[in-house]
Amino acid sequence: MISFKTRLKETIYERLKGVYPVAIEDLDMAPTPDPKMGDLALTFPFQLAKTLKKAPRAIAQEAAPLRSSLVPEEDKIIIEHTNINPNKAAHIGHLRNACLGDTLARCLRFKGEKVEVQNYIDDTGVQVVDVVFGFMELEKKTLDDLEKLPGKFDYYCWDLYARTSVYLGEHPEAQTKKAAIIKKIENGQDPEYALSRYVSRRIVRAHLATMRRLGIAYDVLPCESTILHLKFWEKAFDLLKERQAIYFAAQGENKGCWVMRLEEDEEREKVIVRSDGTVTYVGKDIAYQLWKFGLLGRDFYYEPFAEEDGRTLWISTSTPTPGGPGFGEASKVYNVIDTRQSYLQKIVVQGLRSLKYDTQAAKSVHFSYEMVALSPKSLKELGYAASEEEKERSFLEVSGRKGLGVKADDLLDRLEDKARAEIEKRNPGLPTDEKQRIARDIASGALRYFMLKFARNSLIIFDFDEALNFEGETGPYLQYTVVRLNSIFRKLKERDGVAESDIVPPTDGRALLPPGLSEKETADFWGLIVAAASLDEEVLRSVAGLEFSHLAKFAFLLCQKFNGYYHKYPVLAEENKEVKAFRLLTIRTTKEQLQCALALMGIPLPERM
RNA sequence: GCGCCCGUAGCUCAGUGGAUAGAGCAGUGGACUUCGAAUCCAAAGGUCGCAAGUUCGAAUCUUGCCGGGCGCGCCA
Repeated sequence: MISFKTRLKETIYERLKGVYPVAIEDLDMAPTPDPKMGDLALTFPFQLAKTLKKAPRAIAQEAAPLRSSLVPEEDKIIIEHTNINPNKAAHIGHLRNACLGDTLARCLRFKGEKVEVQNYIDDTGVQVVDVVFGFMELEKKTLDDLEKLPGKFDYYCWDLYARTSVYLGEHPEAQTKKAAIIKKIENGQDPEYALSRYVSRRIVRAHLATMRRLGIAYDVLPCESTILHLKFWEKAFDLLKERQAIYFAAQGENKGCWVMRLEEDEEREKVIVRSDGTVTYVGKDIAYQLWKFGLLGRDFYYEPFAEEDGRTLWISTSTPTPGGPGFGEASKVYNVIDTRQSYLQKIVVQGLRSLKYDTQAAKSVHFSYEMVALSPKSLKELGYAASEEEKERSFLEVSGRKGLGVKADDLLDRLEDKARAEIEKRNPGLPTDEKQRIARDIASGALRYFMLKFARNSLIIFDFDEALNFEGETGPYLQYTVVRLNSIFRKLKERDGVAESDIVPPTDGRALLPPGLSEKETADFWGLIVAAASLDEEVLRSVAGLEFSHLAKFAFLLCQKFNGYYHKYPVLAEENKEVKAFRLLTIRTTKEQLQCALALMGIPLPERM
């Protein structure tokens, strides 16, 4: 019991010290004047209030030390996320990746870190080749035809990719043709090369547009094609050989390959270079990871790819371009990739260790998460014809190859449609463009919260009804809470001419808590303010565990608390001036923390809804 | 076979060795002439997969078992 009390006191202290100047000894004043309040949990607010009455002036500083615990630890952090193969539309699985990665970036920036966000583009992989094959062999289309294709190109390729996959499965002899296309793309020969480039670039632009709907942006797009042209792998290969991180298998099942022995099992080995001399996926990944840390001794060139809000998004190129920006050379790297890649990510890190880059190996973080799957109900809604075997299962994996999945833009469209209908019910008089803006914000908020509320190791079995819900533990609930708060301040300005920024703690020596405030309200106030003050702690905890469901849950619980307060205590109608001022200060403090939490989750805040 | 993950209310999920295990959804009953009801209040709903162990104390840590998922390519 003693240790429990100590822990409790420490926790309370940790939460309060950022906001209010209390010493842990103040919390230690255990005996209460009234034996009825012998419970520590009940007395601490009173103890604090007492302390604060002695030094109310200090409360004015409450906002300043809030971020004192947020200090940067790294020189520069690279986050790699999204990484969608540029051969089809983005789907809900990609959305989970991008939402997690973007939230990590926002939280690290909040902490004060220098963050660089990279979205790796595999523009020469077999997935793009499949679509090129589809255009050439199945549709007999030229580059000119592609340029004239109207509408959503990523959607078009989604269907074509699925059709091509079926075709290639049924025609094994077509593999020779496919292999020839791969070769020509590698050698930069047209029309194959031009087609692959057109497809990948146009689809990357589609992905960027989709992510932009969610407020997700990037700093740089490193391309696989550039890595090939600039011979990153060859440089890494020399390093690996020189430091004996890999060795040539003269016999055995991997005869003729360059392999790496696995740390966990000396008997097993992973092929890095095939017997035909080509490099595997893991090999290329090791080279890329080395580049991120500035250990490769080679670099990309860059050219502008797009402008977003006055910020330039750069793409890698092998053509020397003087005066371009510099990327890479991070001290820590987060790779946001789903849990199925855990084994390969482990090998990449082992590659760094084998090269004696232990520091960088320790700072290579695989931010893993479970996949998004589809419920049988969702399958039905998508009109997917499941096989007998698939019908037996309780969920199905999203599969681009099968063309099975909920496309990101489709889901966002449906969320927007529903939001617009709700707005129409509540605020029919608003201008159409404003309704559209609000609908977009609500759709984005609903989706981002949905992707964040699950723990990362939890498999999301996607269900439309659940994702389209705007009530209860959802993004719109959080948005609505803050919108109502803002509306109080808007009315305050209209009625009393008082601006929100004028709501500050008393500076004339008066107590923060007005005299005669009820015990119930005092307790509710402290409950709210202590919760609001733990934002920093929650952000740090979320980052440390890469568990942003903590942040989501924190914001939701704070909203719940606030909504309870909102219903109980009128603000603008309160006649006692001191009580009114106190309540205004309470809700302003809460609102600031809430707005911060929403911004960290990338949930936009409409003015009305 | 080996490795990783999951199993908590009807459903979807939180839960940092600590107090009577919590939310949302669905269902039940209630609250809009008030700062916005996308809200709030109330009741109801649990062998925390099973078993043993560690501990003053286990949903949480360890081991075994059961059930489900994902990995373990000279694919990417």
